[in-house]
Amino acid sequence: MSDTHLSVQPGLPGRKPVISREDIIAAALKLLGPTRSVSTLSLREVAREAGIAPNSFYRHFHDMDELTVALIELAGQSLRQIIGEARQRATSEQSVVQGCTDAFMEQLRADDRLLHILLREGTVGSDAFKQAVERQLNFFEDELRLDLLRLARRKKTSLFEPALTAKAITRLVFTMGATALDLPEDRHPELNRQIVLMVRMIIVGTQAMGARKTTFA
Amino acid sequence: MSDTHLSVQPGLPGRKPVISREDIIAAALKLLGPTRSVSTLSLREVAREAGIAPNSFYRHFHDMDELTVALIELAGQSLRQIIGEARQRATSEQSVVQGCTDAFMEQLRADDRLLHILLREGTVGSDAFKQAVERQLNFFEDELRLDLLRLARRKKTSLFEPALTAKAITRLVFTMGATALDLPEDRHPELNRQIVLMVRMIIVGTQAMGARKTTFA
DNA sequence: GCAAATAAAATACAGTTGTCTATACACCTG
DNA sequence: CAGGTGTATAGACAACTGTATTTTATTTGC
Repeated sequence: MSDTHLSVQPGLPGRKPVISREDIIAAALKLLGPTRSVSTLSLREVAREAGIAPNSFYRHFHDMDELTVALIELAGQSLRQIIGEARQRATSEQSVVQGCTDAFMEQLRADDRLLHILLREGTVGSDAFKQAVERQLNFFEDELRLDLLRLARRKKTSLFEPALTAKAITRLVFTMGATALDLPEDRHPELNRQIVLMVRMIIVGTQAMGARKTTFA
Repeated sequence: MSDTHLSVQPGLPGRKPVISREDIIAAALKLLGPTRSVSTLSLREVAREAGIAPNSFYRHFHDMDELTVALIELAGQSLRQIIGEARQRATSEQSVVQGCTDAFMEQLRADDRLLHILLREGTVGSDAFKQAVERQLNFFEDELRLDLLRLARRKKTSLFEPALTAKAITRLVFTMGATALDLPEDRHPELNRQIVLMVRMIIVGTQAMGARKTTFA
């Protein structure tokens, strides 16, 4: 599916596209910001920013919704990749969680826009948006779950419902990250400390609940 | 400030208002739903729903933004009141947290719209919206913090940074609540269970971190 | 009853939006 | 070179938006 970007197919007649799907995505990204969400972008505005006629937009995306979903997936993928790299670097260090959290916040500061998308469009907009965001978040949760299991095996501790723990951490970090995007630079360290401590609370809690085998349901 | 609703001033000449500020708020609420956020409402649409001319809107609100802030505050207030009642009922029961969480989810199911506002407009829209939502969330956090302190005193346990704990719980519950709004009815019990367990993780964690006095910074 | 005051509505305007239709452009193959 | 093909643009349309100006309605105090 979605093989729209076949730019240099050899024997293809017709005029060459002057603009690519990625160019439109880039144009949309340029328009986003702390007070502009994808849902407030208009087709014409994106086309204007990309330097094409409004109608040319339809050659690349059927809808603005399709653009939005593409943006969501792009945001999820690039963010996961960055955090993945941080994870590999962090395996030898003290805390995997600390490393990932720092990487997350770091990326958050480096490029708001991708993160904005993931954090915002999940709560507003059509069901398709929400499902797309949910899918990306599930990826994060799954990778974090495996990390937690590795961590528990290494530290010889048990975990209470690893999947649920991963979900709690992911959602909490994302939510707190969203609030960080609207904060001045100088308050970021304080927020970073808060997030790390929150995550620690959850981990300490899940370990304690995993140790004593009482039912918590 | 904002003494706009002085309806029955005795000796005031002029035509009586046929519609009140509250009527407009009610009309806006009627338009909201799982796929409509306040930011997508237009002035004309609200006026149409309220049965007034577009321009008459300005008699009651200077802006759509002003309406939105009013909606945010209304949502926060009514929700806090409901949870406050649940809190008083829950003091004699087993778990205060369980009671509040249940009340939260119950209210969430009873009237989506108020909650939707608080959950959504905080992540999209102008800084004024975010500040308004933040203010409401801080109220929740503060009340929860006091609850946690009461709980700790009663159970003779200590807490690690009660304010931070309250913040973590509040944000997590709100975020999870947001996802619940887009879920079919039959999956609500499962999600309810997840939320309660997440909150328990945090509480167990903060208690453990409060008990052993090692530095977690 | 009349003037003043206030509220609501009517009308209008310029701007933007999504999308339709038709047209011009660039490119490859023969 | 012509012919076809896919791409991009031009122009236009109706619908909608926020708001300015003007007009009408309704109530009060004199």
